[in-house]
Amino acid sequence: MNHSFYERPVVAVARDLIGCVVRHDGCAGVIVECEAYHDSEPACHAFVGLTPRTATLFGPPGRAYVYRSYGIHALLNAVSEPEGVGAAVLIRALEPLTGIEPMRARRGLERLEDLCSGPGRLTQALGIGLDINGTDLASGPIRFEPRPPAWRGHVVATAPRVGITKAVELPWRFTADGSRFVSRPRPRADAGALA
DNA sequence: CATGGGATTGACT
DNA sequence: GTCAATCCCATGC
Repeated sequence: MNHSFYERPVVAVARDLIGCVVRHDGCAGVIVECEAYHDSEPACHAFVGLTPRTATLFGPPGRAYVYRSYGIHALLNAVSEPEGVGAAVLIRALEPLTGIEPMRARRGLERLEDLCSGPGRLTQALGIGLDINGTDLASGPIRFEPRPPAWRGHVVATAPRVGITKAVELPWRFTADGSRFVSRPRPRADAGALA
């Protein structure tokens, strides 16, 4: 996917990222859950404007935005919208595809459903750290790749975002309907599902 | 310079 | 269900 894929409204990018593949350090998984964030709403880091922390968000689309959450976890985002707009898609869960054993080793867990079902979990499983903040998603250490054939036409469900205290009403969380690799809380099966 | 608040997780009651 | 861990950085004095 070239950078024009990301140079669009962030909600559209988020929906279209469901089913795409994230690859890093020999491991890969299919995106089954993500959320959109935009500088026009207060849940987005970029809401406060351009600062050292948010510089990546306001930069060119198609780059990785990685930040530390709660002092412990690294969370992965895909910068979207034209340069100058602060927007990104938070990757919240993957279905493990390849590199399962390295993922298990890094997570210290066996169950497939526990490896990447959460934004902090998937970065740990793939070995993604803060150092790759700002790198290109098409040519850098982390690669975002188009949907495999099996994921074309998959049903996407829509729901409110989780873990935030502001703008909670926006339905900007997207999940692969029916996937058991989606993080909790699991959206209701009929919550805004589209064909 | 001091303070406070997270786009979370895992352990424990 | 509750709760602590832990660190970046925005904000305010």
